[in-house]
Amino acid sequence: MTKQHSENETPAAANTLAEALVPIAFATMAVLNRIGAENDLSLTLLRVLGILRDRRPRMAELADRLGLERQTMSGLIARAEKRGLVVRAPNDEDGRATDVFLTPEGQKLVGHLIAQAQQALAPLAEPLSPPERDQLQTLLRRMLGDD
Amino acid sequence: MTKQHSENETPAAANTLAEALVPIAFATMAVLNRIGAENDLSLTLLRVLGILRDRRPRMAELADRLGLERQTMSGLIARAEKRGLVVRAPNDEDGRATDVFLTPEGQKLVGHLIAQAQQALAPLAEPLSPPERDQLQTLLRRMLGDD
DNA sequence: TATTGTTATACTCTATAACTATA
DNA sequence: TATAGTTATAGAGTATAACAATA
Repeated sequence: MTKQHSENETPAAANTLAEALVPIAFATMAVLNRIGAENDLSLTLLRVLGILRDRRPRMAELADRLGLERQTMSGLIARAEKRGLVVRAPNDEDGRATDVFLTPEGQKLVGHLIAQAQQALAPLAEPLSPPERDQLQTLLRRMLGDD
Repeated sequence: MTKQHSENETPAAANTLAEALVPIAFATMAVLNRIGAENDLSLTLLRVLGILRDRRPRMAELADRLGLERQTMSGLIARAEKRGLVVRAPNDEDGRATDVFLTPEGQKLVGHLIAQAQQALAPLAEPLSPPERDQLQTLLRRMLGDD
């Protein structure tokens, strides 16, 4: 019954980690979504550009990372390419594969997006004191296996 | 340059709270998205059902809460209603307004979804010790203003 | 034969615009 | 006149299915 901490509370209260994590995740997505919309980018394309910031993956690798089908990536990247944000080029080693990477314009855009995201997400942590923010950041990084 | 904590790291490292929060948010969304897909629900509809769990809002209130236009809600709710998950009924006090609420079937589904989400999200916290999880949960709740 | 990627098709999500009904 | 909601329309995102090219 997932009542590990206390016994008297309403079902809607954040008693489990999931119940605290989900609203924060939605709030984070709302911010990213707004930044995306301001730049005419879907959340998915925003994420693609973030991945391409320091990588030159194949189509299939991109699709896997995002949990999408390859045909979906084809459409997504085709639209991004038409807008001049990314380029496709045949892979040197495998004649079947296609690499994707940012254009200079795409790189510039990603830089702006990251700055905007950092600025827009910072207020989320406002209720926390500076040491608490560090603590939170450490815990989140450990969750990611980032240690 | 957002280098508040240390000086020697790659640009991709999680130096700011945002850079730790965003991947966790995407990971959380991926889990919710999978659970939604398994139940033939979009992330948005999943969220709508979660809100309806303990509320009977008007269409406009739902749209505001999700950051969507009212026409978008009309379509979303129309499809959910056709599937027997929710019902629309005229508001008692305002003849223009329409209330939305879960059917018994919708209520049952939401119960399953919440159980699935808790179970599927729990592993995310696996790298943390039990006291660290409590700490994280506390910090996230404080971020939400849930104190 | 298996894998990489694309095209064709269909449905959901979303917004802009135009409309009806009630306040 | 302003607000609540819907319908019409169009574009992006997504998946299933069928296909071409390469391994």
